[in-house]
Amino acid sequence: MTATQPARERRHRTQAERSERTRNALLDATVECLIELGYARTSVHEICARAGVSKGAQQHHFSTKAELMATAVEHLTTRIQAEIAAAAGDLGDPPELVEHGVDLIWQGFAGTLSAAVMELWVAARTDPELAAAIKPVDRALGRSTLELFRSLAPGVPQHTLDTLYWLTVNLIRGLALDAQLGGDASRRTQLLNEWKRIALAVYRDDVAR
Amino acid sequence: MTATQPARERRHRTQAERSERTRNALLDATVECLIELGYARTSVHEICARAGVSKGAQQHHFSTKAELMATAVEHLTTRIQAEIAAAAGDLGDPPELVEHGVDLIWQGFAGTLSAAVMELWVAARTDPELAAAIKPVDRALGRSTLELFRSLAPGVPQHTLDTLYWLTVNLIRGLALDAQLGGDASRRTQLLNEWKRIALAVYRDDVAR
DNA sequence: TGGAAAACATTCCAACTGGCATGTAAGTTC
DNA sequence: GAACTTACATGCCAGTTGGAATGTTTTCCA
Repeated sequence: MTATQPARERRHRTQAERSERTRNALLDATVECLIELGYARTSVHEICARAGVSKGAQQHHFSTKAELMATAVEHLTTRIQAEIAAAAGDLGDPPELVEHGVDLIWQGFAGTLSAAVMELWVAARTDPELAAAIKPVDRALGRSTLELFRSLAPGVPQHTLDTLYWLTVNLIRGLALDAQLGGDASRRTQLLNEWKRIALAVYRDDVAR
Repeated sequence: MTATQPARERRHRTQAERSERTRNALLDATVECLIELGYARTSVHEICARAGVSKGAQQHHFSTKAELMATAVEHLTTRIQAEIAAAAGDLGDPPELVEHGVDLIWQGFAGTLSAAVMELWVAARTDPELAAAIKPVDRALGRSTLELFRSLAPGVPQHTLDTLYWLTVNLIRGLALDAQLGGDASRRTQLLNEWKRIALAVYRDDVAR
């Protein structure tokens, strides 16, 4: 704010920056733990260790583990959203558009980060507090991605796009589960190709009508 | 074996019967815990309490928690298989066949028991031992259900049936996740109806060719 | 420049976890 | 009916868990 910023940059200085840095470290570590260890084996102790943060610091920012997890959901969703936005170049026109679109959804909803989402999601089933935190955030992710598709493929009829989008998202989430368990990758690719073929046919049929 | 079986039936008697009874009680309690509490909150203590079985008894039958879980997978799959088989009446002919087929898969792969499967599945992602136990069992369930469909709809070309089956299974698994988190049920039904429509079109197209 | 407050570090604790050791009862075999 | 095996019960332990109390440093503002 003031013009008298000392030039020495060693160490972060302002409180806000200090704060955000450890917050991010904690949230990143949480996501990392979820991916590597799963929800059940993730302890605040481990999170603190990975973040290089003391237990007191964690407590200062997130008084309870539930609060940490709830915040991690937002953090995670933001990262996924950024990932999708970054990967979404030009989708091209109808022939390839479908293929690229499906691939994009695969990247976003079956990528590394999605494992963490699955963990939180399943945990939320029996944890109302966590569920309350996840629901709106997840809805927002779904909607914003759909919005992205609408802007990238303005020519596609809305109903067609919506239907194909949500079908693809759910199909891919199912396939992601299979992938996480180490199912046959080639069979999955083959299945995804079949789906692309079908989706394209649906699109053409809807447009021709 | 011998003819001198005492008539008094109070209490189960033979060792094998005694054994199986507590084993089943433990396995059922495990599944119940997974559904109600989730994997993370499920403790052997709680399982024993629900099964009305002492800790020692549990240890006698399943020396470790991992072993109990691994066995629960088989138990669970058997129950699901039975559920599907019981619900699978006559699927009818091509117009309704697709609809009934999708509904059947929904019942089997998104029903109450499937919540337990999800829990174990997600847990298995970061637990090689559990994964090793689940993989073959789950594959067997998928195959046997597909086999059931083949027998119920002998007229459908194999490739068509296979593709539609696996797409449906994965789609429904994705939708089941959404359902567990308390997503909008009507939107889910609508999406499923769209899929039925599409699947029927695919079928007709494949047959006509 | 001095002191309040925010950020962070250390230490501790009560509760709970899974697993095991030891003890008792029921069933099986000869 | 005695020796033996299997099924179950009880109590304990070492390790972890999440959370809180207390102490120290860093930044901020008047």
